[in-house]
Amino acid sequence: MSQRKATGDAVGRVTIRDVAERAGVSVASVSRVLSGSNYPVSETVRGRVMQVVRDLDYVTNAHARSLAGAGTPTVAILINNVTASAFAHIAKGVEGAATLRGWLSLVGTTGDDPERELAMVNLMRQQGVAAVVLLGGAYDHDAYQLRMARFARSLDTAGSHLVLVGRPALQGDVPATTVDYDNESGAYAMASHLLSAGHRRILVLPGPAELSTAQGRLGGVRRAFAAYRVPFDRGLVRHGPYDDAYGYAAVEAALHETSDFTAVLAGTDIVAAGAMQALRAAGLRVPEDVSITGYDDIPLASQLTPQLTTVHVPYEEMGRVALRAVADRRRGAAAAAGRRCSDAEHLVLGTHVVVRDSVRPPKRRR
Amino acid sequence: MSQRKATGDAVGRVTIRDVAERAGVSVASVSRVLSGSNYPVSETVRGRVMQVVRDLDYVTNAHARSLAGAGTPTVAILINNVTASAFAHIAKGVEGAATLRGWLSLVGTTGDDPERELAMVNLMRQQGVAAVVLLGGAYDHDAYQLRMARFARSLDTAGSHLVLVGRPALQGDVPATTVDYDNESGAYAMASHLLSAGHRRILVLPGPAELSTAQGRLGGVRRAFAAYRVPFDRGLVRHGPYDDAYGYAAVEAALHETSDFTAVLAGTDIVAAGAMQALRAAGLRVPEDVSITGYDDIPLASQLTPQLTTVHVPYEEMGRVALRAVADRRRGAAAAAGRRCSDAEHLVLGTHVVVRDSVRPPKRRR
DNA sequence: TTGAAAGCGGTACCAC
DNA sequence: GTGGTACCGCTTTCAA
Repeated sequence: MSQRKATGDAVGRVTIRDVAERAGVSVASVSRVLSGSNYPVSETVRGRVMQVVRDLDYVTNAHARSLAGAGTPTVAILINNVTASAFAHIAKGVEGAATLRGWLSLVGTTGDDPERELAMVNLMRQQGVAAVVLLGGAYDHDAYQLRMARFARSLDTAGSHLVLVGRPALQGDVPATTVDYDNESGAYAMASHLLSAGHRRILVLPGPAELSTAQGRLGGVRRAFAAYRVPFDRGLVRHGPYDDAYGYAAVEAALHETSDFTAVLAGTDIVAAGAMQALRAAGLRVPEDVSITGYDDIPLASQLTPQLTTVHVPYEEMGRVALRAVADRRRGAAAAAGRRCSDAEHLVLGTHVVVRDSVRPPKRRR
Repeated sequence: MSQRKATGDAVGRVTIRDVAERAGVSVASVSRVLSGSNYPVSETVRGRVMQVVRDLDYVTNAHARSLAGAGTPTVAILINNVTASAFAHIAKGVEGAATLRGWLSLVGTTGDDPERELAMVNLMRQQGVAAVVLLGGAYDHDAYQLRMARFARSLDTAGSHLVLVGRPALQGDVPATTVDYDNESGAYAMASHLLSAGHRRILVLPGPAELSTAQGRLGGVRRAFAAYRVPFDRGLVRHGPYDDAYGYAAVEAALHETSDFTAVLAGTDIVAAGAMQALRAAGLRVPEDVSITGYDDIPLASQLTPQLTTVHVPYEEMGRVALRAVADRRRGAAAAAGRRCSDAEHLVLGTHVVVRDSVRPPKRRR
């Protein structure tokens, strides 16, 4: 009679020992039956154990299991904001791929706060996760590189691994995997689409000036202008946060100063939605009077009227790829024992323009 | 010289023993310093330990900690689909409130699959979570009640707790907490808004016929019709899944049969978005020709043009409330030891109509 | 104030 | 095939 049982009232979780006792077998046998070990166990014993497990509604304690070195591999996903559609899709991709392999996934949010990000990374390290996946654009300063390098090494020595999705890759030989999409090319293609439709005066809303994503997109746009030998007017570029208020305000302000643009190239679909509203509020029609394009191709893009011509980014796929990379390297590591496989890895997925209804050639200027 | 250290190549995670050894103190002291125990420790020892911790970039192993009975409380959030805006907001609420208290949160997705839901609940039970939060509408059959009751009891005996958010409450004395919003009243108010604007022929798109959420919303609508003494035409009700394709198809079909309606009351904002597109595709203007309303008040509602008049549901707040309920009951349980506090709890939050631009009085019929 | 040692719940090696 | 038992890394009495 164990103390635990005697105490009684303390809703004593049922343990493997309880199961063993009740089934009249050893703890080892119960473990063998339940841990899926391919170790031989007689049908009699197996049956008896399973019966008791059902009776007692027993589940093994994951912590004990992990401690003993047989835990379920876990990925941690760190997001700024769960409610951002693009990030949610990446998370879905990671989660789906993880579940498929029987992995567990933890999601944590950082609210864009470096403090919390650090705390979260450490928290995940405590959990002994196989990898930490960091989502979303970042400000690519030296500080960022330093910070991420530190995360990477720290996770690496702890036997974990850092994965950056949709973030600037790390320079130098830092043990991290980056999964990215061809951000700049997407913007190039989108701008080209507008330029080849005849637009010359394009209001560009890239996003936050410091954000890597926005910089890449702006870069792509400029490259397209250069390719088309169209002078690029920096006066038609307005920066701001990735939300609809920014799109709205930027268009409103631009209209106030001049209406000398025939198209709006927004940094994200959400910004485009805001821009569209401002245009309408000013009595302009889309796309008859002004064309408009987005970026991301989140569901919103096809829910707007007119449906938004935008750049498709394979967010969910990126999540899947990220997880696959982690899983592969893990198997590799298991095989290669001490020797470490190529540490820095950089995967880039393609983007493409999705033509819908928000772009028309500009009206002939009288 | 411990075996681990000798082995070397196996990227031996640094343990509390390593820290103790290197700091020249006992394991117990290190634990006391790090676990935030208010147990007295000399400044000398504390300083030495902290230094080594920094040097070695040590973090405690959460599994070992949990096993020893001092783990971080964790909530598990189970969602059908992370990318559904409403659910994401609930999750955000739970997550935020959890982090605020220093709790950890796990997010799992079930993809609407009962099998996976069961697997997930068990998985979470293995993790020893303090509570499992199940999000989103469900089909309120007997089978559902049975299933949930089983979950509830199973979690309860394991020292955990079931929380249902936005789902039908459980009948009988089942140990579960339900956090809900006044779904039916929201629909009642929304329909009343339309009716008082003069609409009489309203196309109603409640959602999936079997889903509790849809049933509640339809119920509210019918009650409003009754209150206004307007005969309710069941022929103007079309069921379907909660997506924009359903909204589109339903409106398209309805227009095909008759254009004898002046407003569309959609079961969710997303359905409304689809409906709006179908209306436009048919050459109808919103709201001049046809009014339209949504439900949920997700960001999409205010991104559409015209901005959608809809029912605000305090999703994020629900998440926060859910977590608070769990935390409270946990403290209560700790105090009350064996005695269990009121087991079934049902919290209901209010909803209200948000008037925007998608409703106008119907055009005078000639 | 500090240290030694007994668990926490499993897993897996070693005997039988 | 089956059972005994030494860990896994940490917390927490209990003694010193």
